[in-house]
Amino acid sequence: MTLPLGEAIRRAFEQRILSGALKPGVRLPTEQEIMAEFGCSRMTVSKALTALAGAGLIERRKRAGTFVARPRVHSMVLEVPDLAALVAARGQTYRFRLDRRERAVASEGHLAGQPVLHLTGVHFADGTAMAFEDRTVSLAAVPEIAAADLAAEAPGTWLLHHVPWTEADNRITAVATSSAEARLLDVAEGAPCLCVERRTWRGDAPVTSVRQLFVAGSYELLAHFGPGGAA
Amino acid sequence: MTLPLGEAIRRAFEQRILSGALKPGVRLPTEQEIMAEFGCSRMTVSKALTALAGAGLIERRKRAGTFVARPRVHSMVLEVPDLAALVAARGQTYRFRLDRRERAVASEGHLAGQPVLHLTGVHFADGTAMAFEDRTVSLAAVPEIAAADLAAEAPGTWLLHHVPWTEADNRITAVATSSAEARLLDVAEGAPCLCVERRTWRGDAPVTSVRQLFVAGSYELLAHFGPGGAA
DNA sequence: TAGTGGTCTAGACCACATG
DNA sequence: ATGTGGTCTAGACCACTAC
Repeated sequence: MTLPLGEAIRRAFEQRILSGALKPGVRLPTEQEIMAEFGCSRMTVSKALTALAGAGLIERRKRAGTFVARPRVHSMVLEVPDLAALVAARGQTYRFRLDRRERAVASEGHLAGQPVLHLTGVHFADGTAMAFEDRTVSLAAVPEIAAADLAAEAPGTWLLHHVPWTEADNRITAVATSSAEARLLDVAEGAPCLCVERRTWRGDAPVTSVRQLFVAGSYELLAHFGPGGAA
Repeated sequence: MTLPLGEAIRRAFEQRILSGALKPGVRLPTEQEIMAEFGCSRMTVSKALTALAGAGLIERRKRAGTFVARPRVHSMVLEVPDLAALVAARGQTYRFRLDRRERAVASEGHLAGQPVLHLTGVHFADGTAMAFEDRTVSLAAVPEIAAADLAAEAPGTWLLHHVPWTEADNRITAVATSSAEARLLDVAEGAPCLCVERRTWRGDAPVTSVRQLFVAGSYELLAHFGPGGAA
């Protein structure tokens, strides 16, 4: 297996950094020097370093050179499964019960001022309440949802299949259930829940915002960092 | 603001895809055709398309051509901040109290069978308990930690500064505090907490495993997906 | 087997921040 | 002022695979 030269250069410096041979803040050789070391053209070196910079391993500064990045915040890859698929993969039966569905004009949040569809419901796994969901969908961005059968397919699943979003942010917290939420989820009031709040956009246009409350123990989020992660 | 040509090409196709002008599965022009459209060299086109492929917007297949990628995988970038830095950034005073520090041989988990340092302690922000931490560090992988002053610097922060890891996985759940944990965190027993369990490796060698319990409201995890993902 | 993407070269000019 | 990275060119050969 003969590795492409650019990839070989990328891996060589990745290795030197991860092994500690090149420590944070240390300056790497100039592109000219790397050209000489590997006997290749500058373009090849540049592509390799660009890839490392994109991965956050190095930092390139004009006139100053290229430096090993300081370890700051580690970015991990968070897996966000579709609930229906997740439950099915566990061998359980998934169901979503739609409790409310009404048109409105959003008064706050990133959808403020837009005509929206406001939806609430509960996700069930084998008949047991697993999560409560409160969602707002922009009718301007997703007019087709007005005609969708959201009893047959949960709003999140429907959106996933019909609306490719391009940007999203998530806030993950732990909360105690309110009495109303506890009733819907069939747990004691104040029981701990994992709370995921997500807002999504398509380009600059807000698409949907959702707050999901997962009963503790019924759900976990998994994140990973490593060689398999960025691939 | 005159955009670099390659970046202009990248944005042009990003726009065409996000706007729906180019739908999933549709074939893009060949590199030769794009060269002609933008009046540039093939290298420039290739770099732009490589960037789009890296972002998952397109898929390139030899002999067949370049295609708009199918519906997006649900994976986001999770920011994992250093606690000390996070608290400092809020303008609060950070402190870590080390409660236990003892050598042992791990009996279970990914460090099983190895000599380890077992550490427990509490993170404080402005004197208020914020998180409880239970950590196991491999002495085989990190012998230097035996001599570290972990009262001055929290184990997580020390490890972040001294040991580059190459792989990590995280499990994020919501739990109710046990009575012992509640006492340490100065909250009511059963109070909801965000629980982060993380295992890290350097290459194939396990480095550390940690379980952190965050008092609800004192901490949140943020994840993001989008064009500015690495930011 | 022909056309596609994958990779590489040996130059070049430029903007820019630093010494 | 100088050397650095940022970008681009006009070729080239190769590997692969769908036709």
